[in-house]
Amino acid sequence: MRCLRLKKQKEITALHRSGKRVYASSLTVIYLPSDCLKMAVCVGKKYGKSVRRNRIKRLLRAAFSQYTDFLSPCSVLLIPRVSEEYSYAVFVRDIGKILERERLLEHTP
RNA sequence: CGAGCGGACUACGCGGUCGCGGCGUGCUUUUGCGCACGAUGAGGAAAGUCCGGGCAUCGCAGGGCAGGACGCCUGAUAACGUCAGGUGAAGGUGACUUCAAGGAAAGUGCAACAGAAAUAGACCGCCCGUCCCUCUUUUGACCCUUUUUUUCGCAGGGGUCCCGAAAAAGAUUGCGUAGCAAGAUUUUUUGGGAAGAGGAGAAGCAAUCGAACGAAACGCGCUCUUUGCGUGAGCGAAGAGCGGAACGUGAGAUUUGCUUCGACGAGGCAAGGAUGGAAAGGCGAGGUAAGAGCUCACCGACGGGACGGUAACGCCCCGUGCCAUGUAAACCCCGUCCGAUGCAAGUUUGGGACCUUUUCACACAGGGUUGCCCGCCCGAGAAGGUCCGUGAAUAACGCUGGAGCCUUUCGGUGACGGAAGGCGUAGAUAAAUGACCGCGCUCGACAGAACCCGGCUUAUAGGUCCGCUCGUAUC
RNA sequence: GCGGGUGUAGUUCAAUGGUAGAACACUAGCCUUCCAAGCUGGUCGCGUGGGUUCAAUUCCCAUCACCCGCU
Repeated sequence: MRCLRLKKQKEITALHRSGKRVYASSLTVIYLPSDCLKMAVCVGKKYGKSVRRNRIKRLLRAAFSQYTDFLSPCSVLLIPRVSEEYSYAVFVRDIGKILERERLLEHTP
């Protein structure tokens, strides 16, 4: 991915502590302005076995990559909600809705 | 055609656009960051982490104890608790399946309840002997031998007189044709060697009285039927019918009616006794006072020998003091094996300066080596603190070419091994396979590598192939 | 990834291979004018599946769920 991965424990705890949380029906987004664009996905053991967790992570990354070219530099953490079914279209729609509402997009796609 | 058994394989496919991981080549760039192209990128279980090994480190690779694992035989393998072939046992009509399958006369422990009794005995019982009182009936008296017997037993065997019964012979007598009846006596066979009733006494059942407790009818009593227990008098349970208006349980006491039992023996036996998972081999016959592998036949168990097999074991013959329950997935014994820690192992970049405490270079003491002991090693470090520096849960290596995979062929029943040829086949580190479109169908299960292999176990929608068994029908 | 541990009543726990127990909770009755407290009684069971054994919560194996440690 072109955007940098958010890796350090320090950065993630800082994000949790002082980032802004935005909620949608399918997921939660935490973001904080920074020098370059970084993102991370948070999928713990409560979401199911490893096959199910990997599928959630793939869907979230694919959905987020639709907007990477238009985003202003900031750190983003994506946390999905626990549910029975996950779909790519719902993730794309909700992420777009949130980013538009928080005016993070530099120009509309 | 139906029902089933065993084995092997597969795990949606094809095409297009965008995107992800590492790799190679090229371009750019001081490096880094990038760009383009190319090929490549999750499994049969990647899972559980239940075993075994490689690999790495630890002054392990010396001994003993402790601890752990395994347990029919032979083989395969780097090794195994795995696999293959066989043996035995159990199950199934069969194909076939399952089995931690050494030792219970080395020792210790445990076996509830039930049952007379639970690893050992004699409660009931069967038999024998001795001994109280009264009465009734009754034929008893001797000799030889230790020959019999596994044992216990006064108890074995033989003979004479006596008594009873049966059979045969038969002098003689009566009636008399035949024949029938009686019958002294003789011979042979067999039996007999005491039996029974009552009393005293003991134990119990029912009725009666009754302290105390409960109770107002779904209760109580009586009769009948069925059934259970007891040797019995009797006591319960269930059902049906009837009864009158009051009782039921009951420590204890007295009388009446009824039932059963002779007592004893440091006697014999273990056949029978509703139990139990298991009752001192099973069953039948002989034998005995009663009994018993006491004897015999068959079956089983154990021991010995011959034969077959590498062996487990099989099969045949002979013998027997039948000496003895189950449990070792209870302790344990015997045999075999095991050093510990796990890639978060470990190696490198990567440290420097100072202070304090402690041990030691003979010994003691200290540290390490496996939980413990002995033994061995360490011989200058070990522990703690402060300051400087620093990217530090970081970076690189370990990291994927390995007991590797495929094909052919040879050896072997097989697991497997040998040879030849070919292939290059994920390597991430907040951790890569997704989204959309089109076509096809049976509409797609379980599920995601994290050092690597060999196994086991568990999860799994379907589909394909091979071999085999049983049943039915037809030929 | 590696190494350990635990599953018993609604809850917290106990147990020698032989009928599974205690406390609290729940519930019915008594007591009280009523409630609480107290007294008397009752209900609720060994994570799952196999095996060893006459008999398994206990012993063995597998499996499921949960917890802890290593950094």
